Amino acid sequence: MANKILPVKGTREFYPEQMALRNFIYAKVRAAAQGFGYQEYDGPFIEPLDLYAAKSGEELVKKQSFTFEDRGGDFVTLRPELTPSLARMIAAKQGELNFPVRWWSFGPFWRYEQPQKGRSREFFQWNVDMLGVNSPEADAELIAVGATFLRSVGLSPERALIYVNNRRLMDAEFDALGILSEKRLDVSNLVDRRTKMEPAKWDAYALELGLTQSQLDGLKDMLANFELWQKSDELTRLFAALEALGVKEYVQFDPNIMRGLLYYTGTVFEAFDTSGSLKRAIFGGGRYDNLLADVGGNPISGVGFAMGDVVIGIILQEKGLVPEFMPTPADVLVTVFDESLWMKSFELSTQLRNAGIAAMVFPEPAKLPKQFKFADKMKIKIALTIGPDEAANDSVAVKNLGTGEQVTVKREAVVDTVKALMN
RNA sequence: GAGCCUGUAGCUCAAUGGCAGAGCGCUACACUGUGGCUGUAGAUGUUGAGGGUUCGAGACCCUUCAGGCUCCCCA
Repeated sequence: MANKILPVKGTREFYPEQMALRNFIYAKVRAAAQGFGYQEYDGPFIEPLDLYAAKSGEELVKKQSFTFEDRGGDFVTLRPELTPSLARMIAAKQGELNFPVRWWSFGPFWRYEQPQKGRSREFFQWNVDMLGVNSPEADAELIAVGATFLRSVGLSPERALIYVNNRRLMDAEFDALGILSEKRLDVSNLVDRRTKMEPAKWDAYALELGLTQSQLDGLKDMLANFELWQKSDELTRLFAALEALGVKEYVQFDPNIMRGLLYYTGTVFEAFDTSGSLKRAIFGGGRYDNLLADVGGNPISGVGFAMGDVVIGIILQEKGLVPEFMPTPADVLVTVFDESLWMKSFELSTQLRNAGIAAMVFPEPAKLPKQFKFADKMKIKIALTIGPDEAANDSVAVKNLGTGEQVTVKREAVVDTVKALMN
């Protein structure tokens, strides 16, 4: 135990098995986004603190970001989110981009939070955004990208759902209840906390915020009304589009979904695992109308969502939806019979690689049982051996480790034999 | 930033304040041209770290680190 230096709190080390999961998630988000024609992009990993100070709340900048002074005296921060960078990138090329812009990204982010299940300080996040179109149909497309991802990893609508609400609808309802605009933030917060508080305490908290009893009753009626969406033209169009996009079974209206973000102005949505132990959102997003103005661009409406890799990774593992881990990408193991035949094995491996077959040579002339055991543990399905007999005949012993069958073939037939076994 | 719980072999976990253990895994051999199955034998370790109480601490106390559960927050 010479090395006692531990990883930084809240970071994860990606051993090959964890790396395989990360790459699995990456492959699935990539396929989902690109299937809808989205382009991959990325921003810087460190940004000026001011980029976030402009738009984000005090909580983020002062308490939940990795911020430091660089050697030149500038305050920089490890990016806690991508949207401000996206807004700046869009604003900078506003005149030359071909709108609507459909972009996606998957990269690392940092937030100085208390690590616990489903939350680390260093994580990967999938971001998908469409800018330049303001319509419920565009909102539906983003939700469809998310739903397509859920479907592609085997999370059926019985296991995961996307709950949808609309800020404008809620504002209209708040108006009808006579809840003033300066109380909206408090009331949104109140709605957000409803599932976390006991009903009696929640009622008391509502009255504490200055709601009248009749407003509270009205609010509760509203939050229990799952047909409320029919009053919203936007949501009616949204659900029609979701049906045509083939993902309607994943989506439900829920008036309790608010989302903490201040910049959402229309549709908001959040995906949850409905069958597991983890109560955290899988992904969430919505429509924002005013983001670009803050970084010097002309106002452009956008819609997007983000998904962290931590929660979805736990869910996929708990449900057994992660493909079997393959310890090595090698298709075959070439054994080394003894020292005199070592170079024969190297030559054979080169022949295989030239034919597009991933081949690993055992690193030393060890006992054959040891070499086969190694192949077994590495889950390699094919083992090739050149012993004295094979060397004399210019042939190779090809063993199928799945069935135990072994054949001896001429060197020139090895590639075809191996390829046949791989299928 | 606050509260509570946990930390023992590679893994999962035992051990009234009294010799640190089991299962799985690992290594070797049975088996000197072939893995899985079986049998036999073997190795595990600064009990997260540091300090204290005690004749004696894995256990009790303090500090610290890490993880988990909440609050907060979730951009």
